[in-house]
Amino acid sequence: MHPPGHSTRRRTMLRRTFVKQALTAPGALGEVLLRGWVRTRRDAKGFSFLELNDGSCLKNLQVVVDHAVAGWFFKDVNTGAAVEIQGEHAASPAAGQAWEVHAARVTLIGMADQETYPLQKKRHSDEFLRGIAHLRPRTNKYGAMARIRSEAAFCVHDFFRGRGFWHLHTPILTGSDCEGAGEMFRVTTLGTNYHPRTPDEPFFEDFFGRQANLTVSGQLEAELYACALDRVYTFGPTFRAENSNTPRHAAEFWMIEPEFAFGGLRETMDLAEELTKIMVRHVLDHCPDDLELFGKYVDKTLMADLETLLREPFERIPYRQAVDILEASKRGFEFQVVFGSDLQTEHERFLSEEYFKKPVMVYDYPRTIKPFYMRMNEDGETVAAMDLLVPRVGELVGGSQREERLNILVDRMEEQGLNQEAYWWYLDIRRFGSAPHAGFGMGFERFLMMITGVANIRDVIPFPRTPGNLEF
RNA sequence: UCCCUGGUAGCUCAAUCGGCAGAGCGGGUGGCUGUUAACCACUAGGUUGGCGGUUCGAGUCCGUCCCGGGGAGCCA
Repeated sequence: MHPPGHSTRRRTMLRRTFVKQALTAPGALGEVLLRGWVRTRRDAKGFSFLELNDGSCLKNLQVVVDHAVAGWFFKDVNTGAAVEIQGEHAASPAAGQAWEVHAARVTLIGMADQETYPLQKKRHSDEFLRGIAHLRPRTNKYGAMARIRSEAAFCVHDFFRGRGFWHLHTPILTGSDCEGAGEMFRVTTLGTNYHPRTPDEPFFEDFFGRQANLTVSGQLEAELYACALDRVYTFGPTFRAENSNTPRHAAEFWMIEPEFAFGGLRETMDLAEELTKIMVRHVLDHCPDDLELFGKYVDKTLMADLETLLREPFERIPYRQAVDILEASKRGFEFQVVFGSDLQTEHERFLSEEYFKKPVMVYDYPRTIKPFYMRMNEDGETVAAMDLLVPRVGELVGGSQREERLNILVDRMEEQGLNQEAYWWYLDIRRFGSAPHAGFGMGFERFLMMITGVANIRDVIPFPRTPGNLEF
């Protein structure tokens, strides 16, 4: 055993073994080198048990430390401490684990004072852990979430790559000051005491010489590339400055936005359903232990619901039929359902959680409640839009076929009071080789909420940004 | 932003009608045991979110502010 700071120099050329490898080894690995953090420690007569976790998997590796090899500082090898272990990988004689490591050398790399280290050997509330977001990945639940998030993100790229979609990086900074409704975060290099010398052009002296914001969507730019590369997708951060205080909204979140040419609403729904299912399948296959934790401690019906989601086709109904179902339900909804009004949260939840009890795609919404770029249907009353509503979360995906006909698009922009000059490039695409195209946006955090059963978006993103919260 | 609800030990919570502020877990110390959220004993730990008010007396009632949670709205 070596004191702090004396650590790795004398190490042999032994390659590092990760906990996951040690636990899943087909046979004894012999001498191994491990590094990680101590989750718990149990003392016995003459020796101690350490539970070591290094993030490679949910489970911990049991390390047996004979007090003969432990030094004076072994008292500080406690919950939270960072350590290096060199020892013998061997079958465990006791129940609970197949493999364990008998330490020959323990090095304390970084201690954690037990009186002030916030994480204890017990379950903590999500609210408490949010306050220590820098330490919560050291818990089983948030470590599992991080691994699931990573695997799901990998799957997104794998999915699109396998279907001929090119990954497109759309800008984070945008110059549009009217990307539709919604508050945007303003970006500026001007000082807080700056007063414009040219009131007519208040941004004249700013970095870009015009108003700059953080993007609320990469869709418009993705459309431009879809009309050149045929199939593209974006997967990046998105920003909304709404003062929303709900478990489903964050000021910064990640969105997946495929966009493809020569396709319509049907293909969009097919793609959204396939993507959702394959992402679920991928996480089930690659993070079974992590996912099981959520099925066990967060939501008992989670695993069964995911199986249902994979097994059955998603329901697909036109908006008009959704309204009929809601009216016929005779539910005492707080908001009455009438054709032409947007579906409220209570309506969306009723459809997916109670009526169909599975994901539902509602399509062909009234034109009056949807944005200008959605393609007008033949009836002149509805647009080719679709929302994917899922249990637990509500709207997971929103998409549409885009209006590729210049004259109709211009009419729609006028109807919604948009400045056509600001969108000259968007309109140009309809002037030169315009083609039918479509796409959708999937909220990545909402997907994670659905697949883990976690009810608050603040707990599926490492460092959540919500109104009044910018710590870490 | 609106409505509801909460803030008591490091964490999770209790405290009857306004009447001595407590428990479990965690921490420390000692003991015991191939242990599994180990176990046993002892021990330390409090401006009851802040400020103001009512009262002989406030964790408890009133006002106000701060913070959390739930619901709704906002939301490409």
